[in-house]
Amino acid sequence: MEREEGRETGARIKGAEVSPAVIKRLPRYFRYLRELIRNGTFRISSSELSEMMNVTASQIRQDLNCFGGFGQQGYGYNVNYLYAKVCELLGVGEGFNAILIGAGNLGKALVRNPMFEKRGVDIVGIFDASPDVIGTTVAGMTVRSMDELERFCRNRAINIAVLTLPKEYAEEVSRRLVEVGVRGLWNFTGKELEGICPGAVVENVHIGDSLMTLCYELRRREE
Amino acid sequence: MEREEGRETGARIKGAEVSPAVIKRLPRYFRYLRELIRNGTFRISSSELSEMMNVTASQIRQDLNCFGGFGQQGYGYNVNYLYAKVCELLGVGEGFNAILIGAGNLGKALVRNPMFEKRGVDIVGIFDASPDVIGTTVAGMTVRSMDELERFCRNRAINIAVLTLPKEYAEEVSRRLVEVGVRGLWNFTGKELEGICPGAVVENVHIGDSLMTLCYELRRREE
DNA sequence: AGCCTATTGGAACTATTGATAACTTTATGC
DNA sequence: GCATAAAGTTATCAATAGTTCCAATAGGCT
Repeated sequence: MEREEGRETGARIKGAEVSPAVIKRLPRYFRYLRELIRNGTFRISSSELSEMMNVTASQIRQDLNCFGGFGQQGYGYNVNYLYAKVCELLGVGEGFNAILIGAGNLGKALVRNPMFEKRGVDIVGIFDASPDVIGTTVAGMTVRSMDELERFCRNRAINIAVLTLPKEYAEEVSRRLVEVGVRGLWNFTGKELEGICPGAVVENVHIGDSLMTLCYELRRREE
Repeated sequence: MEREEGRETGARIKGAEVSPAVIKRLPRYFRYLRELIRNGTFRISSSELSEMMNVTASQIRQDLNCFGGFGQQGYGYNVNYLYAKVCELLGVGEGFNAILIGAGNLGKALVRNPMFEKRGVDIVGIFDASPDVIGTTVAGMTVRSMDELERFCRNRAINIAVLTLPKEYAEEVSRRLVEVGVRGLWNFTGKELEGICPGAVVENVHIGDSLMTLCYELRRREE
């Protein structure tokens, strides 16, 4: 009954590139698997999961197979094992360290959100440029001055910077971050950073875009 | 030189469905056009815009043509006119009214964000269930009790509800909202709402998913 | 005025990617 | 051990992205 290790055969091992569409879906699998574990489900088939998630069973099987065979024919998927594998893929438990740049409303809301904890990312420092904010405490951490940025990052291995600063400073600060070894930029500023920091991984978030597609849909309906 | 109105001939008028991929790109056009206007650019060609946005010129022309001919041969696009048209498509200036449900960290950060103003959506009310929060002032508005929800929504035309409440209550509250005529749900709760509210437009936001794809990329690089 | 040039509109086509369905293989459980 | 269930795998279909081409048309130049 227990799922054995060491049998991965999927595309990843064969060296094939996994399509971005599949990668975008991984966090969703992660969320649903968490839920299943909380409910005490040990075992699930692709068709059961497909019904829960409102996607086709083939897609689930194909997605998971991009990374290796995580299931067992005739049995289904062991939820705990699959969850562990998805976590591994998504770097949960890698112990990524992150810092926040810009302790404004959005920045503060983000660090206080349980999201980071759930995903195994540790916020280890908060920085801001405003003298009014420097020295205050947010989520149990003292907000540091931007002058300390380089020293701080050189002392610890910082993997990710969460950019919630005004877009005017985004470029300059990003350069500084990449300079001291930060490889991942989670970019809320709206500034386009991909060209600027070669080698760094940039993930842009435009929350407003999602609001606009909602508005588009609403407008379309009312016609 | 001034662009004349009243010449639309595109697919929308012909009744063809515009693909979701195109719609998802519209907010990006909106952002870039805003930027161009701020810079005082009056006129732009598809090839110039394509260079700025890192997409092909054909795609831009094709995308815009889904909704009608917004440009002029031999001239390019009048930035102001194009911006106006994109705004129209996205419902900017329709005067959509929104309420916020859940004045936690995320909710407060959202209402204080200039995003709504920029996109022509008015936040006209804030609601929360916690007695500690009810009565306090956020972004110049007094937080209302959930008991007032129905009365408030019936008195004003509320188009959108921003859901930043705990996921356990998301379903019940959504039902109530749809009941009193709210048609758009901007859903940050993580709860799946599509099946629950037939007729309503649901736009889900999972900020954490974006963090995870960043982590995926980071992990992949370090191999 | 009239020609030259730039640039969209639009169609048609190709290539690529993504999603679904169909089929094959293998473990499980009686 | 055999029937069944369900993953793994391949093939097919659909959607999207991107290209090419040409006609139409506006703007600028002489």
